[in-house]
Amino acid sequence: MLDATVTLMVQRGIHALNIDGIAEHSGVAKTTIYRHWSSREAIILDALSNLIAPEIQTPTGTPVEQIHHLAWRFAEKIGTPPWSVLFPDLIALAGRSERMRGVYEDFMRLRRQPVAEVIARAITADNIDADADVVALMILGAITYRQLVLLAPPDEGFVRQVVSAALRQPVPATSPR
Amino acid sequence: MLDATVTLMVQRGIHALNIDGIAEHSGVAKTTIYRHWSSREAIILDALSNLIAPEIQTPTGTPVEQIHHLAWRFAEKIGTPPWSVLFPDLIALAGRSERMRGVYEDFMRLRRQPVAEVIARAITADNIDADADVVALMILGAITYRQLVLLAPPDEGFVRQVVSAALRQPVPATSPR
DNA sequence: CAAGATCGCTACGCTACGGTAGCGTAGTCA
DNA sequence: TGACTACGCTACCGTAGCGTAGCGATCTTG
Repeated sequence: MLDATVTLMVQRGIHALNIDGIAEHSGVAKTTIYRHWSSREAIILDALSNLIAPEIQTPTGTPVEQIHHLAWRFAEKIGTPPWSVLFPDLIALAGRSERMRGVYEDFMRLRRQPVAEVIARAITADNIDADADVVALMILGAITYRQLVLLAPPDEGFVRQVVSAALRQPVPATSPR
Repeated sequence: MLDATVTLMVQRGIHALNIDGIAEHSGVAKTTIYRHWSSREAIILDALSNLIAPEIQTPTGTPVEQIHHLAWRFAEKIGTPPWSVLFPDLIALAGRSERMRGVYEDFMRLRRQPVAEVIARAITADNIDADADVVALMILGAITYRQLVLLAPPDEGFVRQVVSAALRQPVPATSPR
């Protein structure tokens, strides 16, 4: 049922998701759904919560390579289904529902934190004259803006360009790791 | 009626806007609304179109000051009502409706273009070693990210920091203009 | 084998909402 | 004064969708 919920959220959008659809799509009676979740919002939150798990593996290589790796993972995450579709919906819902905002902030924080930490380490290690928070926002912001506003697909070359520009380093010739 | 439409879009969200609400809030009969617009979507698009007008006045001062000025105007625009509320809704709707995407892209393009042009001029004028498009995305992206993801109110100091960092210039001590 | 839990199914009740019909009324303009 | 236009109002139609009741079947567990 949770799988069907995710599938339909992606296909039709979160606000257009209906219980009858989940029942039909998962081959389960509507009453059974209500025996497991108390309301429509409950099953939506449950389905979303199963998607926000953090990436466990931390990248290796030079600090800049690590930043690029994490930034590219972020770009891929928000640029491919299911998140490429759920992300915009969730942005809108976060402004109206307290619980949705919780899920949204969890998801974004779990992606931002590793990037911010690696950036902070890279800046002190390489003695770069920049503010770590501002650099993190510029990198993640440019990627997010490209996805949400320019509606362009994820592009590793672009990520590399942004990371290098934000860190004031030359763009590497080859793809790291 | 269009004023009431905007008011209710902000109060309840675009997807929760209903014609009876517009009628009640504007003191007009529902039938009258349908005598002017053919459908719910039509009046929504009309109301939104009245809000996307470009800013006419172009800023003065040094190139960097101009960039800061335009970037700050952008931050204010997406950070204060009505756009602080409509912006997230529109992001979600743009993925589902062709016409909504049109309005959304118009709005964003009218804000991005002046910034991008001034940045390009500033980079050639001051001989800065950077890619104009990447710089524009970093500045606008950081501002947008801060608004949409961090859910933080617009902050002129932050804008100044980002503009300076993206252009690899020291942060000015006082507010320009 | 018996009891309990779980599920499917049909049929509802209820509300909200988009959009329309039809009629009466108040202004406007020549 | 007579035609025209625009509006208000009530009453609809049709549909979608949430959540529930009740019954029978199946499966599990002791």
